[in-house]
Amino acid sequence: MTDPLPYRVDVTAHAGELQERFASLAPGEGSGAEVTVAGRVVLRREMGKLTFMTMAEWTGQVQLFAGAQWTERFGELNHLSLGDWVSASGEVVRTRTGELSVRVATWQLLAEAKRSFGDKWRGISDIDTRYRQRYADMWSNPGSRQVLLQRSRAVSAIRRCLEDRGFVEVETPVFHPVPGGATAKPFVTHHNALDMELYLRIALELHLKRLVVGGMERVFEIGRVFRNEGLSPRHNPEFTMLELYQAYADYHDMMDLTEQMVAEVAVAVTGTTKLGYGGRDLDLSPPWRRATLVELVAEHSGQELSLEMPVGELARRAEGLGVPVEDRWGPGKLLLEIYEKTTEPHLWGPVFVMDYPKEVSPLARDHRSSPGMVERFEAVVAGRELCNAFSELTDPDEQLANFEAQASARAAGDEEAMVVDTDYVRALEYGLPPTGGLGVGVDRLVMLLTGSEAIRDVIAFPTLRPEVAGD
RNA sequence: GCGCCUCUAGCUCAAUGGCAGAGCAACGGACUCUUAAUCCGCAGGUUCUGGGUUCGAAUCCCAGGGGGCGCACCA
Repeated sequence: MTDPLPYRVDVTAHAGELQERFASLAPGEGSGAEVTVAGRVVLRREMGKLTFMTMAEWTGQVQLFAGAQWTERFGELNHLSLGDWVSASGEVVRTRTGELSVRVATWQLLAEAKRSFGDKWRGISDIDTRYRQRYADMWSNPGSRQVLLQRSRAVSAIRRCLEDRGFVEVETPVFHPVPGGATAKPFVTHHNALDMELYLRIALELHLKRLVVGGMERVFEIGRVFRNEGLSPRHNPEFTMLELYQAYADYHDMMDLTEQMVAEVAVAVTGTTKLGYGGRDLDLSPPWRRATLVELVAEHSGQELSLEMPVGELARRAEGLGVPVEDRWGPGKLLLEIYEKTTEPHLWGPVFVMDYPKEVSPLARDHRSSPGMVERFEAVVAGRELCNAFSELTDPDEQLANFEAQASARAAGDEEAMVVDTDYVRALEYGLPPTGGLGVGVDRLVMLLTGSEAIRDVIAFPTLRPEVAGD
């Protein structure tokens, strides 16, 4: 190559805009408008002394129309590879057969594609290659690009929704001396200078509530959390959580906010709140159904259960429903297991499942009228949990007691049980006002809105085993 | 972690125990209005890896690796 590749291009037009602006240009006519476009060559049709190339860029596609008589370095142009980046300048015309084109006078190679994007019609469909070489997948499969674009729109709609309501966005530490805020196995790393183990966060919760103690009455964070668990179509070891906390609010307020926010985000991403997912209809418009966990279990299992029942009775009922039980479980855990095995798989939603046992909710506040329960809900949408929220536990003594109960479960072998976070208890001692908190799995939300069956589709670079060798 | 499925040319796929093939891409050629252009020609292989069975293995068996799905755990 004699000419060095250019460092910049004065692009004066984009495909999408050209298609609109010259929609009424008649076949065989020139517009008189000279433009410079840039993008990738995706198809080439040579016809002797004429060559037609389809060029694709971010906004769409436009045809490049080259001819030996009017295009510089015509022969060289015909040797471009599919995938090469080029810029081309010339008049906007519509060919006799009706395709809007840039009639190429001058052009430049911007970057060479030394690898092929594969079959020009079917592209790259190998699932492994698509996730490992996302850059190739995105070009080859416009749907992949579209989903990632929709993800961006969803996140920005979340920010807009919360900022409109006076929430402040913050960033809290990813490294935690003790993991907290959820029950999950953490990743561990080591800090050399401090010579100590640090954990990658499994939740955002405890730091955000510290900020409420500090006076940030409406606060949120959209951030990556890390859980050391298996991979599946619905689980990636690092994923994105939205958590928000609102002072003076309770879980009813969180339900109102959740259904409004999800509806707003759905409209921003898809234009509507009426979606399909997995072949079934889904209507996200508020209000969503609100029912207690106990009510829903009664609907689906026919069992009227209560935490007031003796543990043995609950365990017998569970076994009667085919739910495996463990001796160390209390009534709260038994009830939750019964719900998860008999009821949750049959829910489609959207539905707010309200009031969970205190035993399984160490950060939530006691229910004001149901003994043994806390004011907590999960929203089930398209058959999956989308979020988890509660009226936050504000009492430091009770929080400490809950932490200690978790710690002894941990000592007894429950690897996912929480650890005592004494600084968090100290923060509560300064006073946490009544606060509603909400956590949303952003990847799951985006899956829902884009109809994606796999979490990997909504993550640009999902976690994979490293490649063994080769390229 | 366990079970089932899968891996063939750059890409998408055939060949089911008997000479490893096609389409697209690449390469050479023809063609002044193409639209996955068309036509002619040419080239392309550690059939994931290593063992085994067999006269003969892409194909059957064993082990390993990658991937997918399901279970378990979770959001």
